[in-house]
Amino acid sequence: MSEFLIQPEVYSTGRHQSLIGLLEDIWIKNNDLGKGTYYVLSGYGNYNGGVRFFSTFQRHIDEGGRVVSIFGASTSQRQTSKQLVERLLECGCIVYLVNRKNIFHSKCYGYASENEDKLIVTSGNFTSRGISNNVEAAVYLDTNFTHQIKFQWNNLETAVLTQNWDIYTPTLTDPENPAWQLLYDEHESGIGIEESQTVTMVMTLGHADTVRINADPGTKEARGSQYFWLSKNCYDFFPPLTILNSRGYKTTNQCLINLYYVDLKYVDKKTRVTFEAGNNVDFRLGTARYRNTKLAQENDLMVLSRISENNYEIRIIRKNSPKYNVLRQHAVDFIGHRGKRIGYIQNKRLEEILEIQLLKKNEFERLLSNQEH
DNA sequence: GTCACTGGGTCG
DNA sequence: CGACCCAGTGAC
Repeated sequence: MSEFLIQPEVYSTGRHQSLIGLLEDIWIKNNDLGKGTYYVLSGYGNYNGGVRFFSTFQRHIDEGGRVVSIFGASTSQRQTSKQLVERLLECGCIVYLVNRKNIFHSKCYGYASENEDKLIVTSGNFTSRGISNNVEAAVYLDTNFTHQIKFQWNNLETAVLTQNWDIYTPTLTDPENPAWQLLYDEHESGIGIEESQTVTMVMTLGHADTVRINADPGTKEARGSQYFWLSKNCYDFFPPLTILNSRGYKTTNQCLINLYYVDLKYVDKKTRVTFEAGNNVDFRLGTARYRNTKLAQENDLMVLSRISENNYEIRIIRKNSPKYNVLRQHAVDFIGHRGKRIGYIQNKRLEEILEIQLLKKNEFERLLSNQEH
């Protein structure tokens, strides 16, 4: 069924609330994995924009399918990242880069097989924000509709690729290919994040989040890893999840962040964020330092502030804290089936509510180096 | 010991 | 069956 939406959860005529939902529908829930072609046309692209789909792309291609992607790229603007393109190529995707800023600005996604042409036309780029939390519109046109208007993906593909544009095709075996110069490095220091991304995640904690925190050392309850389980909606709250699991066979996408435990006055420089892409799509934040500390109980609030690209502060707001109620109101989204709540709040507003000062980026760096000694 | 992984469970 | 929930094992 064709449908229209404006994300996130602004307006929708169908079942989906965001672009990522539509994409999951046509790609992941596709019964014909291995048949036909997946299409990505986007002006911009970054790693976390694709992280939900890499393993699907890989399987699709391994089983004989195609994935064709076309991105805008430029030496002067950060449009599409090296990390994304590398990963797509590793999966076997075909990647074209159109080198002319402001020209390749369309965002279309889709699926085509012998008798199908599914098309999503949207304002959302293939980026972590574009697919989920930016305010973007999207129309999904099913095969009935596209065939009514005589749309065919292979015609579009041919049309685009035969334009007199500056089109590059990077390959993994050719790092000297000028195509790579059109891509930016997401890990490059100093890229920083926009003001709008300096936000704080506020989440209520559930049983699984706190058992190990309240367990005594050596007991059965203390075994295993200490995590906070987050919602899948947080692709754009973390740095690119470019680290793949080294052992095991189920794909996980991870990144490491610096996490300052305010309650413990300790910075963990190897805090792992894991997206269990090939398992149960869990999103986990490793919070090992809280183990056995009894610093948090069920229904307490976890407050995780993004200070800069890789630097975060975490604090627990206990249920009996005077600030608890006002903060909890910001955890507006219900997730899971145990009444867990999650939401985001601007860092400035958090500082006002808690009457605190979050660390500035340079203060955080100083803390890091002080802890070296 | 620790924690990256595993692989179920559960409910709407 | 999707998306959090949960309880470990065994590699390191």
